[in-house]
Amino acid sequence: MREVAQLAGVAMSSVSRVLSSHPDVSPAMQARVLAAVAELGYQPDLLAQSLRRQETMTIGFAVGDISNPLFAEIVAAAETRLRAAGYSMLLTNSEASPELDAAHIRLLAQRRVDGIILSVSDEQNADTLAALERLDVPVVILDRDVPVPGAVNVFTDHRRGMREAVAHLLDLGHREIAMINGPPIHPVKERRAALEACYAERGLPQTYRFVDGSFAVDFGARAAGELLSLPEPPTAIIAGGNQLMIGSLKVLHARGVVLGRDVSFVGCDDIPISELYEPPIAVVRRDTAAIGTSAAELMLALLGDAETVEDVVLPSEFVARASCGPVPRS
Amino acid sequence: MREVAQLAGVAMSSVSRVLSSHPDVSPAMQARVLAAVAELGYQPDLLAQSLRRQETMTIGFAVGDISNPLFAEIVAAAETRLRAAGYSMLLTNSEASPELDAAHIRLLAQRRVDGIILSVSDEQNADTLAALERLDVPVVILDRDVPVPGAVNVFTDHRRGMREAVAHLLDLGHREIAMINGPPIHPVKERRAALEACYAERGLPQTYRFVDGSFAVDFGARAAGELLSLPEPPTAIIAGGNQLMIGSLKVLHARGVVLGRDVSFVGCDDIPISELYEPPIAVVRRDTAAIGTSAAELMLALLGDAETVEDVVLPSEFVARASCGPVPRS
DNA sequence: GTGAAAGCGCTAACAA
DNA sequence: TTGTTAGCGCTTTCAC
Repeated sequence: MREVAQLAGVAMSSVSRVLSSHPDVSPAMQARVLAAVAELGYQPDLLAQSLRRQETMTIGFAVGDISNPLFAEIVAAAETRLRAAGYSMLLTNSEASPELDAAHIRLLAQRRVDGIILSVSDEQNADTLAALERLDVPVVILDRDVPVPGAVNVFTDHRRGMREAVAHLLDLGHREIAMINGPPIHPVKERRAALEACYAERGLPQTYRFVDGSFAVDFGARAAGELLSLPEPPTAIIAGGNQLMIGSLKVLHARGVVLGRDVSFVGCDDIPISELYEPPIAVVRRDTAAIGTSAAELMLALLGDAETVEDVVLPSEFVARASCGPVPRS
Repeated sequence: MREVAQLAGVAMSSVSRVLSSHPDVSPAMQARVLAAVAELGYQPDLLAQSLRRQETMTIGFAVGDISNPLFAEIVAAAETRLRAAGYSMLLTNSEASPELDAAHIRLLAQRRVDGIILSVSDEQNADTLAALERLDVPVVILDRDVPVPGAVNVFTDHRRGMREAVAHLLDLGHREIAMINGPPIHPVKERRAALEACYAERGLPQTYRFVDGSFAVDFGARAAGELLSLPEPPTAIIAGGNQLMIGSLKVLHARGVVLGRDVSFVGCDDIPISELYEPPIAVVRRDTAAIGTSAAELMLALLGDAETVEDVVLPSEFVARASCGPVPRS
């Protein structure tokens, strides 16, 4: 920038004013500076700018487990929206490890990001909460029950879609329903609650079963395998996540189980396989891009002059497909 | 930091030295400073550090189209490796638009990233090349023929796997093979060349057909639809990308085409659906995590004291499955 | 409307 | 071994 000022024969402050489109600049000055800028191909150093202005125009996105392809869509949507507003995105992946969640929050804070979007893998981790307490930038939390004052949430209403799913299964006569889930974070709690509520409303005995573990493909496979090997296996299985769905399908497929006939099946999140599997798989789906976009927009609102920023709750819906059928007669 | 120095009763430079573990610090000094740091909960400002040290410990990753879930794995693997070396990752997504590629390279440069990993959507774009020329940081390019002096490449040997695939189809008697691809970037050129070479080696007439367009799901569907509607449809279809595979399958599935019987089919990249589809789908696969890890390691080598850094070529392999069968008798 | 000077938070050269 | 000082590249008062 000094070179630009020299070439244009003006003060550095004038160059700065022109480039920041300050109101009080004469057309002559502007022309000279812009000419010099063009000649030198000068690009301002955003780092120095950030230090001086005390804002980095960067949003940190700490995702708990990016191996889930769903997150790719969320991240992509958020990045697109943020970039449109002039922000860049700093991405960290915690590989489903709570310790890394906390470390990443601190790292992002040290890098002076203007805000943090968070999808942690554990809601209870004390270290994570401590790191969040000390934060003095806006925080948007994705689908987790993390009690951080001042943080804004983007929730998905998993209950609604799951209630439709369970109601559908109950209508088909299923009573022995098993649900495979990851650890008890917000979406899992909602899905479980939905299932329980459906049984309760109909005055049915609690003949359902939960298998909780992780969201990994392997766990889905293991859980499905164990369920099938039970003396009285469930007549319907619900997989609470797309990776769990894939894992379950591998086992069901390998054992020659015909969905909708031998066992009914409901997945979560409408990945390509659900439509193309034979038979097509019923799912509880949601709009992943909307999650990313909403998160970005809440963040921008928090950064802007919005008076109040409210939590967002996005819908989910059940899509019935042939993987759900009547209870087989034994 | 000034507060820390004050509390400890030492000079700021001493604080700095302790925190950067400079060799010449007395244990006494170290103890006092660390105590003050702990008491104040001080965290150094990485931004100021970057400005002063002229290195940001940040790597920019400009991906052309992150909607492809394959990139999520590449990005995740790269992030993990880079983080292990102390680097953070700044991510931009160009949504398959070449103009954005160039803009992002410039943006990352302005943000003074220490290096850029690049997966551009267009190899020829002059603007992109111009932006790359002016770059003075290390560049690692993923699977593209971009002639940038000094850049290091991570290629996948698409030819090998594709040759195996085509050989397999030819052995089964197929002669009318159609290949659906995106724009003519490196992997596409390799796949096409592999197919051509297989025909040439056997002295067969060039009765294959290429359909080039984009890597989007929709294009895969459209291309497959058109191929099936030809007066003499191909007996085998190869989809050059996982999104193209999904698009093609949607149409094939909808039209009730039985793979391996009515039409043989080969996909690229071993996504979950390929194993679970009925029949299972033959694919040319590669190790996506290895791509990300290799890219990160090349970058670290370029940033480090490596004398010479060589391009990396990762293998691909063909996995035969039941989606390939003998030519149907008409 | 423009320039000179101070300083964002840190580090590195030089002195002591 | 430690402190003093200058300065990374920029913006922003404050004078003129």
